[in-house]
Amino acid sequence: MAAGDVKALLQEACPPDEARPCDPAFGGVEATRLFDVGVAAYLLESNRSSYELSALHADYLGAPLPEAGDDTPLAAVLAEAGADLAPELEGRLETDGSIDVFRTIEMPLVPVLVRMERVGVGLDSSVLSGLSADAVDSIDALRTEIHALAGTEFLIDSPKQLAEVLFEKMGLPPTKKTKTGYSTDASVLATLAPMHPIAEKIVEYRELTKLKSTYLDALPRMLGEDGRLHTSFNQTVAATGRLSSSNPNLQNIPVRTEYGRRIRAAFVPAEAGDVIVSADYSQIELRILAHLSGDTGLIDAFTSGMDFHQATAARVFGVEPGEVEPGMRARAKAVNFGIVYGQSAHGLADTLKIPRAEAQAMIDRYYAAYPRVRAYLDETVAEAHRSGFATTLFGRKRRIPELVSSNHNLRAFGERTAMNHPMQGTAADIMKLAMIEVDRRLRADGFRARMLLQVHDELVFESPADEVERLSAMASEAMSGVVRLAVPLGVSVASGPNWAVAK
DNA sequence: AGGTTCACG
DNA sequence: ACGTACGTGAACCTA
Repeated sequence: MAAGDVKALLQEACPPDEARPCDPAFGGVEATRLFDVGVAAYLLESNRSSYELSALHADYLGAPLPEAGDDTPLAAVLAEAGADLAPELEGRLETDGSIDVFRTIEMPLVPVLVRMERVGVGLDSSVLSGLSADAVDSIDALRTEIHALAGTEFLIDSPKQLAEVLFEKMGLPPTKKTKTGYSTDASVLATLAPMHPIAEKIVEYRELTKLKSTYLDALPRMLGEDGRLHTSFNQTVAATGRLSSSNPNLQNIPVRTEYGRRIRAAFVPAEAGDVIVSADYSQIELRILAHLSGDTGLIDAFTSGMDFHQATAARVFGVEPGEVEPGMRARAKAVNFGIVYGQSAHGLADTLKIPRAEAQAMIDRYYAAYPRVRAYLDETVAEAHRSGFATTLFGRKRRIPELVSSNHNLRAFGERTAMNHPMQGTAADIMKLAMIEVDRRLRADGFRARMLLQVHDELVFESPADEVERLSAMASEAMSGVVRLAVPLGVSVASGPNWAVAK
């Protein structure tokens, strides 16, 4: 079956109440016979802005999509376009070295995503409406306080008006500029906080209005006829190979603040007695770095079973693991993040609010502790300059045209991309393979549990309570068993009555 | 439509 | 001298 959007086609062909008979894995279309031309083009050029059939037809066949008319219905045009594009794209995938990722990861994943989207996730709207009512009062009070502190009434939601009040009327010092004026983002407000009480109030106001409009009020409006939330998992958006989620985005549900976790608590199982189960990979990107670089220090840090950031702090600051203080661990953690993002002294200094030279010193000590990491990253960047792309462990490519830019900043961005892609992209590959295997076992082993969500390094399920132990063991085993790296793939599983507790 | 901000990994 | 940490999606304001 060749089509521009195989997932949408399967969705339509398999209405929710007929899950079994037309299920692609049960006598329907074999995953190996699926050919989504959009996904094929995505593997060839993950930076494209459009994977629409008309654009692909023009670009890969050198001719515009034929017009539909009286004797050629639109369906016939689309079917023929898919049939014409498939062999062309298949040949290109083979030449490109991307055919294995297509056949073993992306196409088998399609029916898995169809099932997850169709199942949806339960939402307790009463939890959200209660929070929303509270939020209204808090927001009103904060607005009044902010206006009083400013000595004027203005639209706090308008960055332009806010900047005018803070930096012109009140005379506070601007610390950062945007394309259009002075920035009022969270880092700027953090700088202002010691100088004036208004900064903290604005931060609070921002948090509450953000959570209210994006989640509390929006999510209940998006419930389906079955009373559940059905996201779309997009397979051709993120250039690294990650999925994205939209309408609604269920990959950015709050969790970092106490108030945010109350929102997450509204995600519940459909049936009383069922529980939410969450399984996540721990530090998967850094484990991938340990494997790809072969650095023995990094490998030891993961095989020792010690807290990873603590182990890094001990090595970077040259102390015994038991003598690592919380501040040291926090800094080591920031450097670990920096490594995954393509490192730069400036970025690290900005994040840790320390002088650049100090940040550079920490990076130097990091590389001294893990010398093969520097060698690996240097080689990765050099190879990307030679070939024009970066590759994951499973062969997923990302073209990086910025590497040949004459603009220094763009080129530096390309180099960070080259360093980041193998880590973020390999993690995406591993997670996709895990989803395929978990889905297979859920059905083959007669589980009643269902896979609901993927959040990059986490899978969320709902399960009958008496099946939780078996599901936890299966998910953990399937996820950690996807591939054998130089370090074990750590998976932690938790369960509870809602998504906030199941963490 | 584009910019800013902020939610997540 | 230069100046950004990687990847997304949604809400809001402004033009």
